[in-house]
Amino acid sequence: MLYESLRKELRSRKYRMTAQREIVLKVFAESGERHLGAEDVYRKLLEKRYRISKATVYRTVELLSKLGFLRRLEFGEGVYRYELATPDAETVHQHVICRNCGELLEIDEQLVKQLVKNVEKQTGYVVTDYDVKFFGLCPKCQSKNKSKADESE
Amino acid sequence: MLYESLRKELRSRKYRMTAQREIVLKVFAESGERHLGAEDVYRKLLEKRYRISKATVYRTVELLSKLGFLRRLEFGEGVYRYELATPDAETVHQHVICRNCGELLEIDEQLVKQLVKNVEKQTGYVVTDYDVKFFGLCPKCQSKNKSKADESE
DNA sequence: CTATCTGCAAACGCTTTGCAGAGCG
DNA sequence: CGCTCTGCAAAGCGTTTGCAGATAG
Repeated sequence: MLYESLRKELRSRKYRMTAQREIVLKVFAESGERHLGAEDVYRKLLEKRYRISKATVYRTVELLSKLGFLRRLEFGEGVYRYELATPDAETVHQHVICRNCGELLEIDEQLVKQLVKNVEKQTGYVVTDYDVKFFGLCPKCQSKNKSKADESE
Repeated sequence: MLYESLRKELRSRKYRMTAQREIVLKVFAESGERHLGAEDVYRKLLEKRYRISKATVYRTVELLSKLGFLRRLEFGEGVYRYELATPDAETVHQHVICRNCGELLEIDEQLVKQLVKNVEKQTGYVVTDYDVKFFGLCPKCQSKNKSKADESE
C-alpha cells in the first residue's frame, strides 16, 4: 500500500523512512480537501496533536513531490499547494476558476492532451507536465453579476 | 501616446497622475526584459537614480494592472511578474518552459484559443483570461541530459 | 556507529500596511 | 485647500537555512 511504496521509493533513493514522512503523506491521503499548502498541512498536524516542526513539513512536502507522491500546484495566490499524485489513475486536472465566487471546476483532460501534442510538434519540446488554468465567470455568477465587476479587482 | 492615455485613464477613475506612476510605466515600456517582478522594477529604478520607494512601486504596479496597462504573470517561482499589456495587439502569450535550462518559449495563441472555446462549451463558464504553461525539455537539453535529471529537482 | 533527519529559531525575500507629511487637481 | 499619494519603517506571511541533537539503518 501507499506507505509501503513510500518506504521503497525512499530506500531506493537513499532516503530514510521516518514517522514524519509517513504522517505528512497520510494527511494528504486522508484529507478531504485537495489542495493543501505546507502551512495548511502544518496546522492540520497541530490540530491532530502531532508535533512536527514547520521546517520538517516544508522539507517533507518538497521531498514527497520530488519522489512523485505529491504534485505541486499553484493558483496565483502566492502560495504553493500540493495534492496527492495518484500515479495509477490519470488525475492531473486543469481548472476553470470563477473570478467572482472562486468556484473551481476541473476540465476534461482530453481537451488538453490534444493541445499538448500540438505544442510538442510545434516547438520540439518534450512536454513532461503542464499547468493550465482558465479564469472567468461561472454560470451562476454570470446571471448575478452585471455591476460590481469593476471595484473587485 | 502611452503616458497620455495613462493620464486619461487615471482621471476617469479618480486617481491622480504622478511622476512615480509615469516612471514605473516607463520602465516597462523601455525595458528589454519582459517579465519584471516588482522587486526588479525597484532595482532598475535605483540603478537609474530614481528615488521611488519600494512601497510605491508595489502599489503602482498593482494599480497599473488594475487599469489594464500591465498584466500580471506568474511562473511558479513564488513571485508575481508583470509585463506591458499592449491592448491593441494580441500579446497574450502562453509558454513552454524548459525544466533544465529555464528557456522560455511562446506558443502559438491559436492553439490555445481552440481549447478555450471547448472549455466554455463544456463548462458553461465565460472565460475571460487564462494561464497556460507547459514544462518539459527543450530540444537542446533533450540531447544533453540523459543523466542528471534526477537530482536537479 | 554514522549519515541522514528533525526541531528550533533566526533569517529570508517578497509583499503589505500605518502613519505623517508631500503634492495633485 | 482637501483628498490622494508617497516615503519610511515596521510588520506580515510563506518559505528556507544553520546548527546541534535525535534517530534510521
